[in-house]
Amino acid sequence: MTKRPVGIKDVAAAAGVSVTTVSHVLNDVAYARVGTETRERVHEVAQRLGYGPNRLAQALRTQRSGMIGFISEEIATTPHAGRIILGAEETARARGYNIMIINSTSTGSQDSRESDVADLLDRQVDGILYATMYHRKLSVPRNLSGVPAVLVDSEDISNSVSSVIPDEAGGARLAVQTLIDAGHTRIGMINNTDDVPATHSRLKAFQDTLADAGLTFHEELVHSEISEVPGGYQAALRVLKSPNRPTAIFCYNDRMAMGAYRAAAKLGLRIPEDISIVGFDNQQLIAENLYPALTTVALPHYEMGAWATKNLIDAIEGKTDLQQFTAQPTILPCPMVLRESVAAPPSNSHSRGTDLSARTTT
Amino acid sequence: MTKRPVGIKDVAAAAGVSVTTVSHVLNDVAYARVGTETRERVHEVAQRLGYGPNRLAQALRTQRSGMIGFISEEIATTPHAGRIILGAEETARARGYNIMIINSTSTGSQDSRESDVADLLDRQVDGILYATMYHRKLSVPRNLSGVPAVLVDSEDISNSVSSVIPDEAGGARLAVQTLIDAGHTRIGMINNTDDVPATHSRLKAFQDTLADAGLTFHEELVHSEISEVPGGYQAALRVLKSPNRPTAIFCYNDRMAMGAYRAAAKLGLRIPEDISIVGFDNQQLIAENLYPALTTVALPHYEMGAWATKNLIDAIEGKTDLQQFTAQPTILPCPMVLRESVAAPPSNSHSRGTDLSARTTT
DNA sequence: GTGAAAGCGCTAACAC
DNA sequence: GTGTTAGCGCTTTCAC
Repeated sequence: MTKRPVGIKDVAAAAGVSVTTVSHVLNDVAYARVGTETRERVHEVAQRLGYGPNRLAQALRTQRSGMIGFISEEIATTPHAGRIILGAEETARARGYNIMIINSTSTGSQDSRESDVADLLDRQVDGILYATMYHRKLSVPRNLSGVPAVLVDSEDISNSVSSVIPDEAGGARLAVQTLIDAGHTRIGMINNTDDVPATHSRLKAFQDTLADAGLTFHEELVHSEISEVPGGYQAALRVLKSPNRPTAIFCYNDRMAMGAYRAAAKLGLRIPEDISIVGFDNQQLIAENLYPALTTVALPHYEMGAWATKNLIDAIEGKTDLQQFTAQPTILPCPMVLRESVAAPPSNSHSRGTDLSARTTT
Repeated sequence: MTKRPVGIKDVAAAAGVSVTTVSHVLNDVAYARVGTETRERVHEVAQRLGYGPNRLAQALRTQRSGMIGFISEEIATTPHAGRIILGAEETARARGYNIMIINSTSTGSQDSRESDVADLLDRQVDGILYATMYHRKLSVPRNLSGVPAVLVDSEDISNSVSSVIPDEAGGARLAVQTLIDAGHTRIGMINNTDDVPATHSRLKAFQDTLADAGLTFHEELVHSEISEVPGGYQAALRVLKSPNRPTAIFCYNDRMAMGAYRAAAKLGLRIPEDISIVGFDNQQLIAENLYPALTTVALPHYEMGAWATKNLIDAIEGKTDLQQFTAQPTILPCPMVLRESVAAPPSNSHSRGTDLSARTTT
């Protein structure tokens, strides 16, 4: 059936050497002195026989499996998971590691989460990546300590395990600044109602950026709703109907921005001529396909996956101490991605805006 | 560091029995006769010591790793991958298996794809799942034969490995029938230009369903474009501008449907009052959030992942022979998901349509 | 330069 | 009922 019971000793026999020699040359052991001619012969034979090392046996012997456990909640519901996994997988594979995946429901009990970790530990993974699909604080399973581990897109509540998160504030500042740079002076925001870090830091960044630019923050121009399309629609409707309506809106995420598009359409407002919109998340499916395409800020999912994996492996291999990252999360930048939804404010607005881009499209 | 060097022999020592006994009770070996009292003691001690089996050692000994390799192309680009992975992971875990993931680029060479398989084989996976993100035919890496394997969402060109695919035709029939049932008699279609199975089978199903209902197929009412939003927009514009325009459009996928929504808006046509739209794929982000929400047909990604895994494991455990599925792919149904984009045709249309739902919204 | 042999943690004959 | 032991495929110490 599986025609691969060719082991190191088959190679040894065929090459007329001992298993030790085979092991030495195949692993390029530094201190081993093996004749060049023997080396070549071993390689040639191994190749010809189609030898492949049994990584399990190696692992048992060396106490290093070369496997990284990846616990992720809600793998399926967002495309974000894919980006994190990809970042992790590519980084791991480049260094000879493989990723073992476990899906954990966010509704799972503490017990079930511990047993997810135990599963992985039984498999002898060298380290664990623990990923969430949106940035938040959580208390990690107890049995995670003692193993090299890094949290992706979340922070440990007790700061005992290293983690990597997006620069929410920086991204938000970029978004708001983009609006300011386009000439907007009266800017609204539609925010999330959940009590997660992003809600607070994006709002604060919004205020700070306004302040830094000498613009006033109008409380009545920020409305919060559930961070989905309908919520975005409702909130946007409210800000757009406010007495002195803003010329631009900063949206908590792309889905809410999608709702804002609909609100604008409903009110007969053109984007970006009458109202500029900027989102957050860079969900391709939405951002690229909305009309006009949405200017938004990207979350560094791939990069977080890659960073986490690189540092996890460095720690496993003793090149680095994960402890150094434990005190506070590592923060990765959220780049701006410019598309079509931002323009200068309409020239007849109450702003000091210039009328440079009074292009009419309909 | 890792405080878990507690093995079977530690348990044996602490319980005052031999390792055999421990192994027997922990694995519930059928033929082993062990005293009830001993059993309890062993369990208790194992528990107390926090014993966890070393799955690597077990695997080495039993020649069964309990790991399933999952090769997927483009893990990150579509949410579909997540659903397949989830179906596979949940099914596997329920049976004591874990999933090892490898991302393979669809642009990769035959060689690189063979080495993806080799990687997994070195890891001693018990079987391999090979998934693509859209349904198509491919030639599998040569070294995949000889290992239990199943293709997910694709077919082997030489029909030598079992596979599971969506019922494209059935889904398309459902979609078209939904339109017919709503009273439409003049129906257009916007199709994909790629030469993939779905393109042909969805078109054929479209024609067949029309024929079965005694409706005529109008060649000029089907237009093809690249299967993305802009393509959908262009194609829909063309069908909607045709002399005697249809009252409903069947779209190749949800993205094209999104384009069709824009085309309708551009032309001042209301959905579903003036024109009914049905999509394909059930991409939540789009289908649920478009306004009005899109009626579409779902692709059974989760189910395919689950089916593939169940049957792979059955084969691994000798409960089933995968050979039986090899001659032709197993086909899983694509259920209809009804939302808001279909209504009866406008009463003033040339159809025999009733005017039951002449609700005006705008 | 090369090889013999121990042992990673476990299972499963087989012996008692 | 319970214990002894060989060996899964490999790495590595040590001897030659």
